[in-house]
Amino acid sequence: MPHCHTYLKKLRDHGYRITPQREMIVHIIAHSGRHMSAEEVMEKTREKTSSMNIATVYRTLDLLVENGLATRIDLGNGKTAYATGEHGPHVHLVCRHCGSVTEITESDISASLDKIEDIYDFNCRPYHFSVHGLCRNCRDTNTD
Amino acid sequence: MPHCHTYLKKLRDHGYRITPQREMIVHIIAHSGRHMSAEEVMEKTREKTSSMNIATVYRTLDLLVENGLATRIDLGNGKTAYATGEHGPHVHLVCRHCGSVTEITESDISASLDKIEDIYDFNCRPYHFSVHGLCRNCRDTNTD
DNA sequence: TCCTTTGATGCGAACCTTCGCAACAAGCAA
DNA sequence: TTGCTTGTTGCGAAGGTTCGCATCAAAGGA
Ligand SMILES: [Mn+2]
Ligand SMILES: [Mn+2]
Ligand SMILES: [Zn+2]
Ligand SMILES: [Zn+2]
Repeated sequence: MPHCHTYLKKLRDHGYRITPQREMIVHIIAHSGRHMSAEEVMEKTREKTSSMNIATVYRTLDLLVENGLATRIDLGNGKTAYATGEHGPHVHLVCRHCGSVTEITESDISASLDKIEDIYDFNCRPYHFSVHGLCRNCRDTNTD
Repeated sequence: MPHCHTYLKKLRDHGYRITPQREMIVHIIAHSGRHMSAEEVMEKTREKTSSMNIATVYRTLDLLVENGLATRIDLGNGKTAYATGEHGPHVHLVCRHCGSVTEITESDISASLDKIEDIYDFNCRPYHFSVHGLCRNCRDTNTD
């Protein structure tokens, strides 16, 4: 269950040091199974300790993303969200007008992502990103 | 050629006021035909006048996006980029490791976007967004 | 043209995220 | 276990973006 150790091992294998801060941050986000902002992770650590710095949270989350262990996503609310593989592959439709966020199954778009993989040799798995546009409601009310 | 007037007319039709600031900003980004950051637009206005505020630039660009007249995109360099329809529909592949940006034709992914349109009734045209992942080079060197 | 209404601007503060650097400590070798 | 090396942390500052509010001016009517 705790995939934390897998993540931590990968970091160690890549030559990064395992610090108490990193262990705690990885534990929190991997076990949550959802999107978390840096500030949310920060608050969660405060339940256990007071020795955590927001810059360290950002740096650790960025480290996970950089190594393919987490994804960064813009849900249009002004703050970046992070999630590990536990969160599963899917795409978010973010309405630029009302801000509504719809989750769509990755299979609805997998054909194109496979194409990107084949043609451009670009790896975007696990599929987790957002497409910003207009939801049905907002398109109906706006007479563009 | 100057689609500026079309953009400005749409804003006016939507009930927004046309100010010198908005005219200048729309003119700059529409004629550039490329991605521009808020700061780049700001600098460009300084060639003509000194009465421009960065908050106004952000507000105007956001207004264009909100009304479907421009797109906002994250090219992974720490600052948001904006572009009007003149920039054309396409998708950017942004490598999370080396930061390289590859432009792919919209047709390579249009099937999936049509699907999103059909199934979820969500409008994401003109297609202009980025997918963050790993380019070939960075995947080869990193033994994940 | 002049006035009124109300949306837009300018400005500083606040918010989110990144950066530089000195102090600290993980990992490793002896 | 001890000490060294060097990656990591904490902290304050800076960069990018948003927000609140007083002032200003676009738009439309008299
Ligand atoms: Mn998600
Ligand atoms: Mn582009
Ligand atoms: Zn909407
Ligand atoms: Zn790369």
